[in-house]
Amino acid sequence: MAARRRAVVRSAAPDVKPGRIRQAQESTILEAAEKVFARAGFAGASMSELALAAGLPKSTLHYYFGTKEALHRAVLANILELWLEGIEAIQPDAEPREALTRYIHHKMRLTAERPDASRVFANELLHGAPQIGDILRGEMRSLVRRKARVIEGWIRAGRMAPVDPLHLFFSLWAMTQTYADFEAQITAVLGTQLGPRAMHRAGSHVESFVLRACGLLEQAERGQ
Amino acid sequence: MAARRRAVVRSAAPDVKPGRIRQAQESTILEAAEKVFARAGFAGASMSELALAAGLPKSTLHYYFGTKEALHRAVLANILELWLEGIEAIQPDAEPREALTRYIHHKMRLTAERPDASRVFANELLHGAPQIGDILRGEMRSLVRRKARVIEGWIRAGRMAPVDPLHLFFSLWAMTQTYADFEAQITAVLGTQLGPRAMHRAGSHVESFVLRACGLLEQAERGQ
DNA sequence: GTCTATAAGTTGATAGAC
DNA sequence: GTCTATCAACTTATAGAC
Repeated sequence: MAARRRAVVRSAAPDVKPGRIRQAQESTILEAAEKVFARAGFAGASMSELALAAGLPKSTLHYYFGTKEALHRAVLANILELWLEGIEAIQPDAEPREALTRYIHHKMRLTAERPDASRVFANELLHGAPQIGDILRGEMRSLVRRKARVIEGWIRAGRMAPVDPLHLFFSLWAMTQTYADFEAQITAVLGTQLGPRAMHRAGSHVESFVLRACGLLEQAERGQ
Repeated sequence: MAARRRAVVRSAAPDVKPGRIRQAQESTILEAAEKVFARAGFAGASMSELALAAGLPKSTLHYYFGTKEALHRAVLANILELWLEGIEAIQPDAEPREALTRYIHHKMRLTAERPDASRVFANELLHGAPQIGDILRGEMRSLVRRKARVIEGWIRAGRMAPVDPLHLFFSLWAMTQTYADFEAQITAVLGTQLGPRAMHRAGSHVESFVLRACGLLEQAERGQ
C-alpha cells in the first residue's frame, strides 16, 4: 500500500529523496554480488545465483545494472576505492617506521574485514584485469609512483634501508592479501580457521618482517 | 597410412610401447589446458576452447579425461608436484642464508618460467581449493610443518632472527607468486612488460628483502 | 582411436503483464 | 518499479559412423 502510494506520488512530484529506493536496492545487490563473485569468480557466478543471493528476481538485477559485466564492474569500482585509501599514510615528513606500520595495519584490517572484496579484486587481476586495466594504468599507476618517490626520498636521506620502492609495494600487497585470497592454503597448513587471533598473529608477523627488511627495527627489538 | 598400419599392428600385438599415443595426446591436451585455464579460470574455460587450443575435437578431450573437472584436476596434479619441489633446500644442517636463497630463486624461476601454472593454482586456491583441498590438508601440510621445524631449529640455535616459520612460508610464497598471479597489476604500475630483466630485478629484491627480514644480511651488505 | 552430429541442460538477457 | 515466462545461444557430454 505504502509502496503504491509512493509510486503515484513520485510520478507526480517526488517529495521523498529521488532514487532512494534505487540506492537501497543497488546496495543490496552489490553486497550480495561481492560475496557470490568472491566465491565463484566472474564466469562461475550465474545471474540466477546472484539474484538468489540478493533475494530478488533475476530481471530486477538486469533492470538496475543492465548486464552481468556492468554489475561486476560496479562491484570492482567499490573495491578499488578501498584499495587506494590507506596509502596516504606515506608522506615525505612522516616517520618511515610509523607510516609503514600504519599502512600495513590498514591493509591487514581490510584483508580481515573484507576478504571477499580482496578475492573479487584478485580474481580480476588473475585474469588480466579486463575490466579495470585502464584504471590500474592510469590513476593507480600515478598514485603508486608518487608514493614510491616519497620512499626514495626516505632512502636517500638515510632514514631506511635501500629497498626498491615499487617492489616494496608489490611485496607488501602480496603478503597482506594472501591471508584473504589464498585462505584455503593457509588454513590447510595452519590446521585452524583464520579467526581474529590468527589474523592478529599474521599482522604482527608482516609488520616485523617488513620493518626488519627496511632496516627499521633495531637489533634489540628483533627478539620481540 | 602409417597411422593406419600402427593401429592394425597394435590391435593384434603391440610391439610399440603401449600407451605411447595416449601419453603424447594427454601431454598435448594438458599443456594447452594449462594455458586456457590460466587465462579464463575453471568456469570461464569451455571445452570447445580447450579443444581448439589443443588442436583436437572436443570429444577427444572427453575420451581421454572424461569430464572437464577431471581434466582440470589433472592439470592441478601436474602443478602440485612443481610446487612442493624446491622446499627440500631447507635442511637442518644447511646454511640458512644459502638454503633460503636457493628456495627463493627456485620459486622465482618457477614463477618466471611457468606463470600459467602459478595462475591455475592461484585460481584454485582463490575459490577455496575444491579440487585439491585434501592434498593441501594432507601431504602439503605435513611437508610444510616439517620444514617449519627445521627453521625453528635454526632460530633456537641463533642462526637467524626469530621469524614465525609458517608465516615466513606464506610471505615467501605470496611475494614470489605475485609476479605471475597479479602480473596485470605489476605491469600496470611498472609501465613495462615483465621481461627477463624485470624478473631478475624482482628476484634480487625478494632475496635481499627476505634475507634482511631474517637477519641474514650484514649491515655492510645492505647497500648492494 | 577419432570425429561428426546431437542430446539435454543451463546461461544471459528481454518482453510484457501487473 | 517488479516479476513471470520465455528466448536464442551456448554449455557439457555422449552416441555411433568411420
